[in-house]
Amino acid sequence: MANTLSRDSRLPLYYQLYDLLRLRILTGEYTPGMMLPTEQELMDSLGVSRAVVRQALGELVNGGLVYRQRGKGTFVLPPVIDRGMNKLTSFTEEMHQRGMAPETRVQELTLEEASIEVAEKLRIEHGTPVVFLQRLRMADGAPLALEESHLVCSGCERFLRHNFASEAVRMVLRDEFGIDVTQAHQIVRAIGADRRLSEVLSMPRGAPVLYMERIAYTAEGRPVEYLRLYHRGDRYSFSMDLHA
Amino acid sequence: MANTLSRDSRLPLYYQLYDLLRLRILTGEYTPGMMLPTEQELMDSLGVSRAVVRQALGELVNGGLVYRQRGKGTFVLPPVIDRGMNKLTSFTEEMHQRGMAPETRVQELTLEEASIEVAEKLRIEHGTPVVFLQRLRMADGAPLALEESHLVCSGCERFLRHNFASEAVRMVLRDEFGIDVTQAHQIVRAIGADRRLSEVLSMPRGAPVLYMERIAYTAEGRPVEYLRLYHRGDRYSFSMDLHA
DNA sequence: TAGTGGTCTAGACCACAAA
DNA sequence: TTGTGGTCTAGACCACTAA
Repeated sequence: MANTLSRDSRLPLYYQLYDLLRLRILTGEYTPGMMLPTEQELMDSLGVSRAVVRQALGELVNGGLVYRQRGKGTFVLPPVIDRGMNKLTSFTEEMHQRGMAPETRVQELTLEEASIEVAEKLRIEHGTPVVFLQRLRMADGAPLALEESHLVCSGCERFLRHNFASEAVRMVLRDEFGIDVTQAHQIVRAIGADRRLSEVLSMPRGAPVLYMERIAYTAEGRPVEYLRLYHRGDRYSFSMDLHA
Repeated sequence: MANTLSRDSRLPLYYQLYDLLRLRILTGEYTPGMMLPTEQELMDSLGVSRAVVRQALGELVNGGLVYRQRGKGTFVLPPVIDRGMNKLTSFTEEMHQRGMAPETRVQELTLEEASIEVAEKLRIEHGTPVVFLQRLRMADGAPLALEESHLVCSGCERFLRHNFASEAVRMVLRDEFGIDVTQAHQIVRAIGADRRLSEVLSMPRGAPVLYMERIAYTAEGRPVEYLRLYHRGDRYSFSMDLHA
């Protein structure tokens, strides 16, 4: 253990250690199947208490990077697992990861009264004003997905001033409204393109569409967005992780 | 805090406390938005140290049941979130949860040599013997999904003796081979039914199918199953959780 | 200022795996 | 028997929230 931790850093010791170990795994310094230094070794070489070491290792376990075996040690997991799309990422980010060129066209951005369906999903009164945002998502110049978002907020009007061709909803929520979206729940199914979808996405009637219906929540569990996503089946797939 | 923890139990104190608090949330004794007892209160009333209390609360946070705010307290989350299908469950279990009557027909159960594709997914040598299991999944008497599973194992022959119309692959792996499947990674997309699928699933050619390709891993990250799932789009959807 | 959760220390004993 | 991770204690100081 050459590197050391800084006691003056604004980052907690356990987090610095977590970062250190994580880096060594991602760079291949610790390879899959390899045993990490023992807790005792980490304590001695870094001069920290066991709680710090265990908290750092716990984060690695949560992150799916290592696993622990009592009596044996802590071992690096192969990287394949994880990196699924159970993470909330922006469309632009996701496309860049896939090496595609993203582009967004805002079709509609209006204030409207929540329908019964929308109100129910967002757990608000029917008729409450919400923002409706419809966007066409393109990748490499061709339509990829249609996105319809309903947003609950106080001071909705401020939303209308933003340019959602380039801005992410989550960023606006965070920076302008101080609302952090940290979790979401979605339903996934396969449907056939109806007339509207086939036109917007330039695909034949009945062609397979990956449909997702997502509700996004704040850390406190308050719903803030009801989202409907229609992806072209021939151009889009996503991956996810499952656990016992 | 009326209840107490047992120091003789084989269960750790933090786990007993976790169970206790979890129960109170699930039964509605602690309602969403309500503040839990403070860490100090839990320490005093139960006579345990702060580490025990914090580990129990940490499990609740991981489980998505509560959230913590520094300076304020620990609060119960509304239940809606979570309970998605990011969990590995058996078909039978899943159908029961949905209130449908499951039924399974084994179409094929053979020993074969791994194709290049299968070998790559399972990270084994091309040509290694694997078990191939094809099952038709029915719900309420009608076809719901076609399932094709490739299984890596030593002593594959023992697999062929099982009746997979009623037995779950994961249970056989665990009970007969001592292999615990704890995580999986899958790709999801929408496709149109080809001739074979339209026949097996009794649906029109080109009708939307929810396709999933799953690789299941042991706790050590070794692949054990490569699974292809074709679900009728009109009869199946699944839900999942996302996080920041 | 008082009360909350966040981080950290320096110990202890235990259960389990491998030699 | 030795070494590993799992659990637990009894403290301490800090950062943040709300009054």
